[in-house]
Amino acid sequence: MSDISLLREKPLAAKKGMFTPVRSKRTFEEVSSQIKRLVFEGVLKVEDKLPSEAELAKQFDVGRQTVREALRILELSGFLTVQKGFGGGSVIKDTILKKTTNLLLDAFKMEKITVEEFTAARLVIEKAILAEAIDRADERDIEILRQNIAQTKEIIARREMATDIGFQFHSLLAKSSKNTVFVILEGAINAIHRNLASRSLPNFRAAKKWVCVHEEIIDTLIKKDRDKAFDLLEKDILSARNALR
Amino acid sequence: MSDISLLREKPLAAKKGMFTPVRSKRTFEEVSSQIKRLVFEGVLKVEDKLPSEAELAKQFDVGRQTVREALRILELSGFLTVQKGFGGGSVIKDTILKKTTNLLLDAFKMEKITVEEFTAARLVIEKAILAEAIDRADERDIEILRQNIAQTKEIIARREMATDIGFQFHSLLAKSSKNTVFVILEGAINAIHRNLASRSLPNFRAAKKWVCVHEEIIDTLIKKDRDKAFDLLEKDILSARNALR
DNA sequence: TCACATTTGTCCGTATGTATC
DNA sequence: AGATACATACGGACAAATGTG
Repeated sequence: MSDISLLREKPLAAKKGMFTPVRSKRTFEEVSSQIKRLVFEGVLKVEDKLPSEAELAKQFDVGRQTVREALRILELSGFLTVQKGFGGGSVIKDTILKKTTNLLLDAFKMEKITVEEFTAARLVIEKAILAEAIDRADERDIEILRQNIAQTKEIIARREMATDIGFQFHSLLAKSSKNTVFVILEGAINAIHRNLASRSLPNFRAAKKWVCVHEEIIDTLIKKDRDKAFDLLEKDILSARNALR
Repeated sequence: MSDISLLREKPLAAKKGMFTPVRSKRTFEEVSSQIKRLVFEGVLKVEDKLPSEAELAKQFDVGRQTVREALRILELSGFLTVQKGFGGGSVIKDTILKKTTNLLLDAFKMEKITVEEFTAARLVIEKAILAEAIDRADERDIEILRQNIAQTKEIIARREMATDIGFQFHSLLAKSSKNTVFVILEGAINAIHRNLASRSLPNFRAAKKWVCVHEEIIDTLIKKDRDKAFDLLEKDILSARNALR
């Protein structure tokens, strides 16, 4: 019996994760990785303009199709945007977080989520955000939140729909928490909520109510009154739940 | 002075959100959305095989390059994988969460997210999951969690790495909460954690510790001892954080 | 208002590599 | 080992969009 057969009986490779996959990168992946790396290394900065597709193809010594597939990847990943026409082309951007919430929303769409499940998760996450915001919100955050309330009141006074700006309030709250992960999670929750709410009719009387609740939440934020803040938020979220049914 | 010039002075379009963006979808976006929609509607299921690129091009009445760019998008979004060679082609998958974490890792690389932020979010979500699990876990869930502990102990006894099965424990907890939203959120958190942890060396002594903590968590789950459960979970997550630094 | 240049968007034909039968 | 079916990749061409003179 040879050593090889012994190895086959009890291969050393049995432990998971010993070897890294060697699947040869496709050309367009190589191109996108190289551009990505330049962004990470700071060689390419936001608002920098990439050469045209034809020029990139020349420099990478690949076909234009390959360059385009690489650009699609970078575009979807949030590293750049593409505009056509004169003076158009690829411009480096930093919209990775935005694209992340889009993907997260897709993940939610794949599952059948009930309003109750959604509300339970929303309560937990937004309460956590509020708790962090109470600790970390500065004057600027408060000012921006107040502007949101003022705009909302104007819109309601004109008897127009204020749903969008109502959603925005919660996003601003998330930003006040100064935690990027919370911002992303709130973005996903917000997107689901918009999705669910798009089926039900907007309600002026409800809008007048929640704008007051939002205003009170800002007060508790300044006074750092945790318990009152949680009560108000719960009230807000639960009435939103009722509107969804 | 005409009405038009008056409109220019104070355009009605000043109000935010009055108009929806009309940016005409590019053809490959239209193709990818259509395939996406079929997945959401359940017409296309996981492991279903799509026609070849040439056939898709024929059916959509577009060029092959357009189909390819659509496939790149769907591939990166986690809706399908592509294999070359005989019998190859596009196969529907559900790896959206995995792809989401790839993007989140890019955000980490861009230094938008710190380990502290990640841990803060993880604490909130997993505590909420644990709270729900205490209320909702049935005998079957407990049994599966116990099997996880037993397997982990076996692996440690063989002096092999138990990282994977350790992560699995938290996923099982999420499933016990019976809330799909929590399962998805935990999936995202878990995948990020795996990726972050893959850079640091596995630690046998640490593994022996956390398996005990996990076991104790199951006990508190049965006894419905909330406070003790939260303490244990916090211990577990904070030591995981320390391992990441 | 009208041509013009630039760049992306799209299609076609062809060739090569690759994995299975 | 050879045939087959598929993705991968290249090059050329034209259409569409967009800013400039």
